[in-house]
Amino acid sequence: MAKSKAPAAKAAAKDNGAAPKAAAQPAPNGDNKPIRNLYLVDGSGYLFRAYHALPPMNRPDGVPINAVFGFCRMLVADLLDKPEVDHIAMILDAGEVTFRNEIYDKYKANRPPPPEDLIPQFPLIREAARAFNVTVCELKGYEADDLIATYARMAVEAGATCTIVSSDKDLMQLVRPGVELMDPIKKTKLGPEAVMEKFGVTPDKVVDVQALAGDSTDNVPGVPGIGVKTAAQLINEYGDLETLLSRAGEIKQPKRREALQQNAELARISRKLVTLRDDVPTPADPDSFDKRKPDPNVLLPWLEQQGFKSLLARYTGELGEATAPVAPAAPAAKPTLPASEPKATPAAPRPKSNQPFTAADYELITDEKALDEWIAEATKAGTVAFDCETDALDAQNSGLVGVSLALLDGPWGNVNSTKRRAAYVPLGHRTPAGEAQGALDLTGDGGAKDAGSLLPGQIPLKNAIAKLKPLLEDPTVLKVGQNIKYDMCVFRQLGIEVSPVDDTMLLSFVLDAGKHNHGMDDLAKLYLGHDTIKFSDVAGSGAKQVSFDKVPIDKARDYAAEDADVTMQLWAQFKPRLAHEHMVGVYETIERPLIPVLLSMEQAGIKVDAPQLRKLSSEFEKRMLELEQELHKLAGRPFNVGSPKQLGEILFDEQKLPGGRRNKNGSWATDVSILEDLAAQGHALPVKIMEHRQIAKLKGTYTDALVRELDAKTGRVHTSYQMTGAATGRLASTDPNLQNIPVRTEEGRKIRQAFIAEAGHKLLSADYSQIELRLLAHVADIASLKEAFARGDDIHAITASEMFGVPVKGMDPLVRRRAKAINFGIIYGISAFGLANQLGIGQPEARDYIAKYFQRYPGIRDYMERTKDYARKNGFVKTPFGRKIHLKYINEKAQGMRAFAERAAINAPLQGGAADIIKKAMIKLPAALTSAKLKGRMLLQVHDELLFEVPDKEIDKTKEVARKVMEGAATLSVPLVVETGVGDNWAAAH
DNA sequence: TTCCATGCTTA
DNA sequence: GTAAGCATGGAAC
Repeated sequence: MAKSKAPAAKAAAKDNGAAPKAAAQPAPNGDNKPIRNLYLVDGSGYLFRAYHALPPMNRPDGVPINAVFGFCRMLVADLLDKPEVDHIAMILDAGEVTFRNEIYDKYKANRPPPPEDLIPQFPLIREAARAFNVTVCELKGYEADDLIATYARMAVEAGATCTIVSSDKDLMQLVRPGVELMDPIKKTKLGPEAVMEKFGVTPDKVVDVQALAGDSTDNVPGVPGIGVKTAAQLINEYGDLETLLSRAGEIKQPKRREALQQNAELARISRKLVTLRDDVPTPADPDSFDKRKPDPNVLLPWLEQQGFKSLLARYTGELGEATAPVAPAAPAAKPTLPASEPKATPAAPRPKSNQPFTAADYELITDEKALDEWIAEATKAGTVAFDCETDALDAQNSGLVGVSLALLDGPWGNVNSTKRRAAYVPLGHRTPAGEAQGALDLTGDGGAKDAGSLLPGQIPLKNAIAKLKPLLEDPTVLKVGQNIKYDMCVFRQLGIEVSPVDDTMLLSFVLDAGKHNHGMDDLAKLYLGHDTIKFSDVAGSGAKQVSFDKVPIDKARDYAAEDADVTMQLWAQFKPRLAHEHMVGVYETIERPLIPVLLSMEQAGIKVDAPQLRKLSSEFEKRMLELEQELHKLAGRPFNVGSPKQLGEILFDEQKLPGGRRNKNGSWATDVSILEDLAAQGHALPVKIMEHRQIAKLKGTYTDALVRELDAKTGRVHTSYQMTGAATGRLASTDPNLQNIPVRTEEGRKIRQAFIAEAGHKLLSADYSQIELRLLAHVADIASLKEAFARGDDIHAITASEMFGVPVKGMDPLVRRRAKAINFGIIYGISAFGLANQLGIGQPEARDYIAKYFQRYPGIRDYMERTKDYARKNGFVKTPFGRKIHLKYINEKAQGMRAFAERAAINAPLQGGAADIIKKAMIKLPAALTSAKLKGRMLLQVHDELLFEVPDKEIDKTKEVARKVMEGAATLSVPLVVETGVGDNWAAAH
């Protein structure tokens, strides 16, 4: 089996972070700077947007001006002031009638007229562009969108990026690597993921969806009865519109099938209407769109006429007074380009690089000479993407089957001018089990991992490793991987320490946490518009699945080389964004250095007392059988005790117990809160069910699973940490999850007792005390809480005392408990509903408590409001250490979704900040222990706790080092406090 | 065989 | 009320 193409992100410039290539079309006069980033402003689209977003405003002479003002403000702040904007133009519609009216005369026929006070602003936006010396383009017979499409294509072909300043959904079809939309009001960049959200398909399929769904505002007919959702589903299923129409007969739903069959032609016409032309004659070369300084003689009088005082003051300071009186609307240095008689620029043929992923181009390296040449190229290039294929999912325990490599933009020049190369080095491919030996597989294990014999045409593993080692360890060559922790693990076992590295999965995570997942398949789809070959396509699925060493070499080449190829291309998109989006610090000081630390922890594993777990398991089993008998008796008939559905039917349909509540799909809910209510009424059955569930959980999820996960080689359990699993920056632990080992109940703690220290060692647990509340006190800057933490007081008691005006001394435990629940509630983005649930009180009472809390701590309410505002405006929140967490639904229309996003926004800086702190500590700890000459090692992380395995004699010293490093991991306006415990097992240490 | 809902464990 | 992973049953395929 190969590694999973692990988790999820967005895109821009190509090549390895260096400047993009110069424009393809030489400028007419040859003295313009090359285009790097072309910004195209959709003028009328913007005007509409600004008109509705801004309150009415008037010029001194009474002319309405709000949309123009919005335009100017945006133009200056988001485009003219931004150094990355080097070329810019505003595109306008030239007239009402376009070629689309020839296709369909009713096109845009029922557009309502624009609002009255917007009409006079249309000419003013032209004036504004001229005043700021921004080129205006328009073309008779075509829409602005067609010009935008054409210029976007030209920009990409010239190796530049193009940002379309518009949020018009019709332009979403243009999104691709190098082309993105920017919402001029929200200031958010809209990439492929936004398109996916809006249309449910990748940008290249938007027109197919629009053709089916139609558009009432533009009077695009579409197919009746089909909306965007259905259209997306159909297109995703059939691939494209034509295929769908030709196979419409296969559709099961009769209504849908008939609609498609009867309206096929309408759909085709619709597609023509919505497809933007990217080959229209261009009125000007994009090179002439270079950003220029405004002419003070034009700009200043115009600003004065509009009454834009702050802009006037600013530009007077910058450009000096106007030197000559000029009529306000005089043409600027570069006049608007004529709309008539455009010079014809036929569309250039698409370069080969726009047709990526032709597997035929991937090379297969079968001899050592070819491998030497590749390694030399990679060394010269300085950046290489690589990927391991192995015979098992578990990196700890798998054999290397092959390595793929990819390069970008190297000096070779022999591969179809694509400037991309990828190759696969097969090393351990074998014949299917037994075939060569003529033996039968009688082991009954499906042939997993049985030997087979090595196929010919492969470099001996040892030789390949010897050749790859210098490259992978070369400090001057950057190795790029997707989820590179996996590959580093594989190579570490072969004696190679891969360094230095970049990880596209982590890059995606620091850039776009919260927007989407960061697995390779998702990223390839999102950023490259490409469906990667699935593992199941080459290795089969289900019982027939084979491990990767049994995959034929040619199939393996296509699959594996693609992984490296995609990784390289993703890296080229992500890496330049890092600095641009201010994420270098988080990536380079928190995430990337954590990789080797986690790898060591995973490799260390933790010892478990397997006999003890087995004993527990059989005890649990015995008790479960007893309970089942009793339950069947109580129910009056046998039933599956583990089935919530059957249980619900017995409780509420047959026994007609009161207090039944239904789940959203109509079945009876049977969770603990329901069962507890019933138990409180004196019913026996629910009590037994609760006990059964607890034991079943412990047995199924813990005792049995942990024994199963025992590594035969080490006798220990090795978890896998997922660095991109939680958007807040927390780690996630899988296979097995060691971050949710029971601790609350006595029975549960028996599981924890089975986690033990090696002979001659103890387990040391060190956990941060109240770290999220401390962060809250810090970020919200609450003096009394900060003082309480500085004094080392009981924070929940202090909260209770300040809220209810009772002394801490002799406090009723119930009062403290309420304050504690509120403190936690605050961290989770409190609601009366949630607090009421937690405390078992009514919502009005809970509301009361919250009001009281905010009355005492108005600063916390301010912080919460500030955070929500910030999230609404930016689409993300930040931890105190700069980590961004995006909130997809923060501006969602639906109240429930939005409220959820708001609570997440409040929680994320605290939870994420705590994650940052413990990560910083973890990065420092290995070196701190080594330099103190201590042999203890870090085994596990559980969000605010670190667990170490320490030689008996080093306990005290290790405790102090751990405490010091953890408490010093960050300097806040409150102290960080770490509590420690030591024991032979985890329950005793915790 | 694959996917979803339910329920339960942790910080 | 935040953030996760996993087992199970049962429907969908």
